[in-house]
Amino acid sequence: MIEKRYKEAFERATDERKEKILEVGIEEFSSKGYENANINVIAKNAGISIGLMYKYFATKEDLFITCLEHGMKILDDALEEIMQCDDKLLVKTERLIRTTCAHSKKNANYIKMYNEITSGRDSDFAKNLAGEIEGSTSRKYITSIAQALAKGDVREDLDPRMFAFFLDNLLIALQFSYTCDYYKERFKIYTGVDVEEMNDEQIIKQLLKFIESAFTFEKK
Amino acid sequence: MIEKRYKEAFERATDERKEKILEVGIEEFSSKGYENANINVIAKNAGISIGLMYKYFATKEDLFITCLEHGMKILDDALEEIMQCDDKLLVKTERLIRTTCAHSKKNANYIKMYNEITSGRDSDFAKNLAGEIEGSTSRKYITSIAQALAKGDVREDLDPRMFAFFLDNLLIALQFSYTCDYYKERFKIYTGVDVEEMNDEQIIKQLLKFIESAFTFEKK
Amino acid sequence: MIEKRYKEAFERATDERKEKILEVGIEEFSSKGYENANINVIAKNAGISIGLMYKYFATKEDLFITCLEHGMKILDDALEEIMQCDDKLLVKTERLIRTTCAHSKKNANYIKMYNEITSGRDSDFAKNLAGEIEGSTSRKYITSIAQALAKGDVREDLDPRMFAFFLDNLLIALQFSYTCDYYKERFKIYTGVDVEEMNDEQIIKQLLKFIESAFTFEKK
Amino acid sequence: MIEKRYKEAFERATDERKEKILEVGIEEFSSKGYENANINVIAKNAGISIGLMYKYFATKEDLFITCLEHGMKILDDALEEIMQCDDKLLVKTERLIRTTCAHSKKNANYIKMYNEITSGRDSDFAKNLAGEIEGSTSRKYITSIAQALAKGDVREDLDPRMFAFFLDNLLIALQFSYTCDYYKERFKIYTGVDVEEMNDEQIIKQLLKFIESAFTFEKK
DNA sequence: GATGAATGAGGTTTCATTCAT
DNA sequence: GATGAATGAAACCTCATTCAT
Repeated sequence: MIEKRYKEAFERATDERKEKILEVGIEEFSSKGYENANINVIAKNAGISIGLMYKYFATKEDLFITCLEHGMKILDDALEEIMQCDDKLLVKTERLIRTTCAHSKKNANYIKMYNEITSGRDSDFAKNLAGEIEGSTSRKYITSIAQALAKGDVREDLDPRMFAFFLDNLLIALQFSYTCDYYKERFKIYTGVDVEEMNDEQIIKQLLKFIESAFTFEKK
Repeated sequence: MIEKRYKEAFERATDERKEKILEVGIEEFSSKGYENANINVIAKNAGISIGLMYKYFATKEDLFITCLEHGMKILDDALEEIMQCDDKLLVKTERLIRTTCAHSKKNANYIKMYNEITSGRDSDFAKNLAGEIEGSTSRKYITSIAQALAKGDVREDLDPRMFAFFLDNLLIALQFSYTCDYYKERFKIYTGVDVEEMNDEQIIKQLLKFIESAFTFEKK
Repeated sequence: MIEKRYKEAFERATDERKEKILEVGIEEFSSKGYENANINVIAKNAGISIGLMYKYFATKEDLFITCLEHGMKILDDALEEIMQCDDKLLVKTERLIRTTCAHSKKNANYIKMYNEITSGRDSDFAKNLAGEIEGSTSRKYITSIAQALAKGDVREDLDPRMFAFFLDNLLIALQFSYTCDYYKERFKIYTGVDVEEMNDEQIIKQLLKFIESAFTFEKK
Repeated sequence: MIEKRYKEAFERATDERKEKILEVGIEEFSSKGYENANINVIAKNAGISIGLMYKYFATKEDLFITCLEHGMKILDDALEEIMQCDDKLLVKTERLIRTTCAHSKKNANYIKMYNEITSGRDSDFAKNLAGEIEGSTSRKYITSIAQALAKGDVREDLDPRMFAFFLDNLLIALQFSYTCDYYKERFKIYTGVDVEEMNDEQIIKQLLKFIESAFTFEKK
């Protein structure tokens, strides 16, 4: 479904090389941002010539997208696992938050790239990316909430799509707070504690509390 | 507290000119992003020479920050008004959401600039900005929640700072969804409706419901 | 007499392959010009590897020359047939013009390549090419005119070499006008009609009239 | 009528600088051809920075066109002078040929650039250029011939536009033979003499004879 | 014979910033 | 205060050619 943004030559490269290029690319893009990232540097750090880089990717943008999708896939796979099981929504949610915390730490660079794309750049580009990236995640959330609604596990008057949206907003903000400099500082300003020194469990507990209430609240 | 990033010459300029420069700058930065914005173009569109521009601002970054703060101030003033009154937290919250929607539409460019700074750029830069921008907002939120907690208007077991954080996360995501291309598309993917065609009241109602529950929920 | 510009390996290739390479090369060179033609693309379109291409031709220039000569040979063969017969000069000339029109349409790409070489490139290169290409044609023209002069078929005071030169100038210009974009437009500007929509006979008639007069004019 | 291809900044430059840039540009383009010409070299030789070069011309192509038009203007002005007078067509023609010879020697580089544009490059580009360049020349020729026709100075059965076309073909070929390496060598092959060592008068005499006959011939 | 992965020099273009006037 | 001409480093991308297999 996602259009590939690499050339066939890239497919033919060894796994080791492919991995190296993406790793180096993600490092460069996530640390410097799209505009300031330098393809020549990526090629050099990946141990290949710039000419070969362009045999693999037609443009800087294509390389960026490919790096991005590589990261997104990893995040999406983790999500897939959580959402597939049969647990109740609140259990799923807890695991979701927990996984989000864990992954954000491990895959900080992917999150940074994701943050990068949400700003700047032209409109059409943004739209295409949003479709590619948010599509599968949103479906999973919406389905889970709709199922819970059918089972009576959540309050009757909630709109599944809208609540899925709010839920993801909270999770995205959490991801950024774990990884992106600006959001990290913001986290500290709000909570008074550096995110790296805070006990994950406390965040998880509070956020879960927040979401749980929203889902199951009943007017007295 | 906020270090000014313009030179004294800028202060001496006429209000009209100051306004024009910031307006044009905000337009350029928000539409093209920081890296792709062109300071020579801003000068030309503002009707001054590039030389004078550098008499006013030492670097591109300084101009950007000054534009940013100009926008932030407007947003902050609106917030100030809402938060100062004596209403209950939930009433405040509703007005907060409502104002956020209205302002996002009117001041889309400020929000875009805000989104721009949360990505890319170097660490120290991000930290300083976060401090400048998030400080006053966060204090208002935290204070309001703490007061509500003292009055017994919200559940006893919530952490005011953490909940203020979650609240702001939801509001920021809403702002971006109203203004930034990527988030606009994401909104559509989640809700099925284009944000520009959706009735604000529905968003407000659902989001308020979400937050209200989180604040006042009580275990049965 | 003409130095070959291909390696021995090319001679050993099958006729089919040789033909394909030259055909594809001529297409690429004539449509993009020498500098913008891409030898890697030619190899791919000819169905061989770039490595093999360099087994056949030492450089891009050699491939170009070989393509060029292939085209020239075809044009030259047609000329040979016309000039060999025993007809009077004016009859020959008419057939020459007629053939030129016909061939220009059929072998547009060869003409384009020919046009390409008359510009740019370095001096020695140009000289060698001119010698290779113009030699046999010029001899045929000059001989024919000299014979006509000896027979009294043309005015006594003409210089055979110079008139051959003028004749060929007119024919070359005609060829270009049938094939090269610039000259095609120029033709339209002069005549008011698109060369592709004009009746060949009209051009032939007028040009023949022009040349006939030049050859046979006698002061009253 | 001709769209300018330089920026306003170029107009504001001193005449000395404008002249220098065009002179150096013409030298570079005519000696190396469009593709191989190097803007950096032109800038350096003109004594300005590359950045300023791009303040004057948006692209390499624009610089090229401007150089080209500068050369064309000089040629056109000379033509204008000749064609405006009231002399008979044959007198005009003689002066035309004579001027062409003289100018070709003096302005060899302009002719080379002109030759350069007649090949390669894309179709639309070629068409626009042809319109700009050939338009005024062709009008002058056609008008002069038509007038001569009306006065009975030339044979009745000639088509003014077509004969103007043939006439210009001969003149263009002559120009190229004086200036472009390939055509120079071709001239030598045809006439047996190096164009630079040949007496202009002989060429002029023969060509005039050729054209005169074509114009005034009458069937016996 | 045949492949095609790999190289890297080199060219066009952009734009933040300076400084003489 | 105000101008805007001038700078030049630096980035993306192309493609002829090589060579190990």
